[in-house]
Amino acid sequence: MSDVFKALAHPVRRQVLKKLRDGPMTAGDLAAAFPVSKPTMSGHFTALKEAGLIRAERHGTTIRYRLNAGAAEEAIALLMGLVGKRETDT
Amino acid sequence: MSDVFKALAHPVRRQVLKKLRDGPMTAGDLAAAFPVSKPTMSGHFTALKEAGLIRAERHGTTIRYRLNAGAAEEAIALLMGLVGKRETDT
DNA sequence: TCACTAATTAGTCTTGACGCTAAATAAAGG
DNA sequence: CCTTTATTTAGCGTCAAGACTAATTAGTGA
Repeated sequence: MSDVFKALAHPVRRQVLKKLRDGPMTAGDLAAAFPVSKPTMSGHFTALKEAGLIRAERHGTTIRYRLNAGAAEEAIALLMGLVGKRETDT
Repeated sequence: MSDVFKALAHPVRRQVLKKLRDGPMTAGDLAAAFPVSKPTMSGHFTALKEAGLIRAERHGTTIRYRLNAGAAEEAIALLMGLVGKRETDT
């Protein structure tokens, strides 16, 4: 779970997730949308992938990334559990 | 907001938040609950404090930390916005 | 003031994050 | 097979995270 929060801790990676809400995008198209080099973006994709936040599919020479909302939902659940009011045992 | 996720990315800091669900605790009592040195814990408290996840009050020589759920709720909201289904503009 | 306890700051070390350029890999097409 | 395009891997530099011990500050009370 640390990996998920670590992945979310970088603004570029959060923006990538935001872009993927509307549907899958190729690595190239995603990279073109940010002011950093492709290798740097590739590293961000790896971080997101290892956190389970995105999934990759190869289509010919391009790789398409898609959002995996499940991982984020787990993080939300954990967060709610962390700070949510504890049930009083009455 | 990066600070919040960065703070949440460390297991010890998440455990600190968990402990604080049941009420405020002193820095010393919190530190005693984890297998790292007090200075290291002090650093974790600083990270959590700067992320807005906890608040500190001095009581004599001791410092009492209390959970600030608001910051976590903002993170939850952001996360839901990040990966939540976009409204179709029909 | 001096001593005692609580907590942080200072200093150091090691490791990992993040950016870049250059090189390597994978797939497609001539 | 060679070229072109898409993407990742390798290598490097810099800076911050995270751990420790030792020293410092803050507050209490004899």
